[in-house]
Amino acid sequence: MSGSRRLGALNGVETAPPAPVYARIYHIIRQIPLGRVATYGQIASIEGHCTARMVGYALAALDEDDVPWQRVINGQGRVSERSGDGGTSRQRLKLMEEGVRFDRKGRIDFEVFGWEGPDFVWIRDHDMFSEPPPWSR
DNA sequence: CGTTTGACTACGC
DNA sequence: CGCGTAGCCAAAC
Repeated sequence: MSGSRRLGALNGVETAPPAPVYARIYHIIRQIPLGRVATYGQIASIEGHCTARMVGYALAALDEDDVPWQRVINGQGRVSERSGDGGTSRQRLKLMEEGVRFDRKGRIDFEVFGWEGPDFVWIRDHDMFSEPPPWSR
């Protein structure tokens, strides 16, 4: 591995210009398994240099359905409210259809439904570490 | 190239 | 626990 990040590697084309941040965010979200959830901050942390808020922006800009956007929730374990109509309730519905359960206060238990993160092979193949992982030293 | 537009979070009270 | 606030920044136009 080279010292610098190869952002284009996410597209499988090392010489390509860096993929837009939103595209990398979508790519990570596609790894969340059915029936599991991740937080905006968690996705940002995996991406490596963007912020939780940017993940929210990326999802707000999403128009296609090839990204399991419903599996991204806020750090309180709740589905985030948004300006537009029905998006929030649609998200709750989609999650319930996947078997995700909400408690009385509308929260999801991360201990039960939280995503652990991408597996090591996926991370390695996508060069997601900006620094060597601690176990490689 | 300036403006607008948003699905967050940490923190203090 | 609820509320306000300060950082957060890429895209589309």
